[in-house]
Amino acid sequence: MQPRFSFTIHARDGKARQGTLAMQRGAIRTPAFMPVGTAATVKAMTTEDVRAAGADIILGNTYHLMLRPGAERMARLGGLHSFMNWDRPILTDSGGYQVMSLSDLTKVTEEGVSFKSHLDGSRHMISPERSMEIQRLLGSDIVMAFDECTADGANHEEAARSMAMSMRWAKRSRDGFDAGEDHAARAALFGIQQGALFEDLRQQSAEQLIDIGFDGYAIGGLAVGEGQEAMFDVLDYAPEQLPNDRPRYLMGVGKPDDIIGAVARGVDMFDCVLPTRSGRNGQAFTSTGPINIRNARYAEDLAPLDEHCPCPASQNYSRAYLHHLIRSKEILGAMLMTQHNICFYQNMMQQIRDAISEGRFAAFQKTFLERYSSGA
RNA sequence: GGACAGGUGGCCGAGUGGUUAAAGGCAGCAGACUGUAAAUCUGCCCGCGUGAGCGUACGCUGGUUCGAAUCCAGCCCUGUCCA
Repeated sequence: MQPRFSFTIHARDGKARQGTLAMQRGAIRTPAFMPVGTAATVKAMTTEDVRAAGADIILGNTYHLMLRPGAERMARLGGLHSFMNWDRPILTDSGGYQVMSLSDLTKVTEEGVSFKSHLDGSRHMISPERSMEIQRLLGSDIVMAFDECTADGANHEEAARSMAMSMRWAKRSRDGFDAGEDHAARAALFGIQQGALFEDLRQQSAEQLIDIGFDGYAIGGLAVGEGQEAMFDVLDYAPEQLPNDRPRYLMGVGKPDDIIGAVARGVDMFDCVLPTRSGRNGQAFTSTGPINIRNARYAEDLAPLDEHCPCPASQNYSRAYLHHLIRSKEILGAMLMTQHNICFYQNMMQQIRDAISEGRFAAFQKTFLERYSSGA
C-alpha cells in the first residue's frame, strides 16, 4: 500500500531539489507545477488533457466549492475526485487567499472569516475548523491550513499581527485536521508561513509552524504585488527557514521566470492561475517569452504557438488560427490556449527536474531565461 | 409623381442653439493578468504636435445668429407607404 505521505529528495543542485512526493492517489514529481482548478475544473480543460499535459496534482478551492456545489453535497456525491474525474492527488486551498482577494466582502475576527458570498450575498463563516471540515468533505489529499494572506504593503506591525493570527489558526487547523481521523489517515496537511517581506517575522512564523508540525510547508503572502525582486529577496531566506526534508510550496507563483528563480532558491511546489487565465485572455507562454495571440502580427502567422511544445495546440494548429479563435471569442480558442500554456508549464517543470537530476540546473536556468527574455 | 421618416466620426447609434472633437456600443491598435468574484480588466482610437494648441468635421450649398450637428431655404441621397 502506498504511504499516506512521503517526500524523497533524489537530487540536489545548489539549493534546488528534485524529488518525489508519494501519496495514496499517486506520486508528485517535484519541482511540481499544480494547475489551478478552483471550481472543480481547470478552466477550459478536461482532466484527461490536464493529465496528458503532465500534471501530477491539481488544486481545488474551499471557498468556491463550499458555496457551489457545497461541501456536504460534494461528500454525498462521492467527493471531488470522482466528481471531476481526477483520481490523482488534489490539493485544496483553505480559503485563506479569499480572505484577501475578497476583502471587500469579508470580516476577519479571531474566530475566523465571515464571507459575503460573491454569488448571492449570503453570509458564510470559515474558521480553521470549518475549513478543515470542508476540505475533508471534498476528499482533499493535501489540505492547506487556514490562514490570512497578508496583503501587499503591510507594515511590520500589521504583518506581525496578521502572521500571529495565521499561526494560531495553523494550530487550530492542525487540531481540526487531526480530528477527521479517517481522512487524516489518508491526507496530508500543510502549514503556511506568513510574515510579508520581513525576515524576522518569516523566521518566527517558520518556527511556530515547525513546532506544530506539518507534512509540508507553504510560503504564503508572496506574489501579491510586491514584484519579483522583493519576492526573490524573501525567497533568499524563507525556504531555508523551513525544514529541509519537507516539501516547500510557494503559493500562487507564478510566471516562468518566477518559478525558475524560486526553484533555484529551494522551492518544490507551485500553483498559479496564470497559464489558465492568461490562456483564456489570449496570452501564450513560449520558450522565447509570452506572446499576445490577439496582436495583429499573428493574423497570418502559420507557425505554431511554440514549435518546441509537444502539445496538440502547438502541433496541430497555427498562430493564425488561434488568433482568429481568440478574437472571435470562440470557446475553442480558450481551450487550446489553456492546453498549450499548461503543457508549456509542465514541460518546463520536466526540464527543471531533468536539469537538477543531471546537476546542470544553473546552466539550464541561464539558457532558459536568456531565451525566454529574447522575445524572438 | 405624392406622403411620411431619415442622412452624425470604419460600422451601429446618442445628441435638437453655446459646458461638443461630438455619449455609448462594436470593430480596430496595444497593455495587464501570479494560493481565480476574470472567456476579464485597462489605455488609445479625425489630422498635425511631446505639449499648450492649431486645423478640419455631423449629406451638399447657402442663410439666420455673437455662436449651428442642432434653426431656415434649396438641392442630393436612403427607407417605408400611396399612386
